[in-house]
Amino acid sequence: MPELPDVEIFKKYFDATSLHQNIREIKTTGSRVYKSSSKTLKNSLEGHSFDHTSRVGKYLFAQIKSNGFLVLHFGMTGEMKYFKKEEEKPDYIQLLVSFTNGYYLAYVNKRKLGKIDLAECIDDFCKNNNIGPDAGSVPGDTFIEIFSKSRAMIKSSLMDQSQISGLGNIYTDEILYQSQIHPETGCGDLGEDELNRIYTVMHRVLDTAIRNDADPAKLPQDYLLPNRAEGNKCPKCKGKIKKIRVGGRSTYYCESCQKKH
DNA sequence: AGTACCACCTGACGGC
DNA sequence: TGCCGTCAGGTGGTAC
Repeated sequence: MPELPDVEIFKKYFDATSLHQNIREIKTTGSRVYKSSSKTLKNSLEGHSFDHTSRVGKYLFAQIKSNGFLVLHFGMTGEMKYFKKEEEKPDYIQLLVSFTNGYYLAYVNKRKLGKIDLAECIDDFCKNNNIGPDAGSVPGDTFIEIFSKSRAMIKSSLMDQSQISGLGNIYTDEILYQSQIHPETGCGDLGEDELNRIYTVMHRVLDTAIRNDADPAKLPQDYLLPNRAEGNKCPKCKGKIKKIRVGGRSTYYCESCQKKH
């Protein structure tokens, strides 16, 4: 699930539930999601509390009071759940934080494609992990510079987290749909006006998604997402929605709104 | 150096 | 019903 808007919703959820509470205990599983050892996680977290959170792209950073950051990445199937009663406990928990108030915060990840790590500094973490500027806050001129240099297809390039971070498969499709640009267009074939259009649309789509709790079902009906299935009608022009593969990912677009160059 | 592709996990769904 | 192949909103390593 999680792309930038989803992680932003997780951040709000984290802020509303888990800040400023004493951490009693950390429980880990032997899963591959850990980049830091179980012992290090316990030492860094137990007896401390979370102060505030930050997000860069699809990464959530929870600041541990005077002790660096807990870093969460959600992969395809990650989420968080705050709960108290045993019967509310979700399956597939990879990290369980118990607070002294009797509540728990669970990092849940069915497919285990996510990541749990610790970091001293957000900037260094991003540098070391090749995470580009956040798609929601990258300045326009930086955006233009990055994508006019790329020689990949625009869809692959938008999804490349080292260029800008936060966009995944479905929001990239949405952005290109609303920008009326074919996903296989080479970045080099895009003019500055088209890159500007993508930039503007990107902000509008991300803001709209966040305002709607990152729930595709709540998006406006003229968005691609509620209509994202092969053979459906384009909500704008009644053309046909087509499915292709771009960079190994399923890609949906309108064959009449999004013409190739 | 920059791009492309597959492996990594697990579950859901559709076809036979 | 049951088995099998395919697909899923991500990314790291590796091969061009």
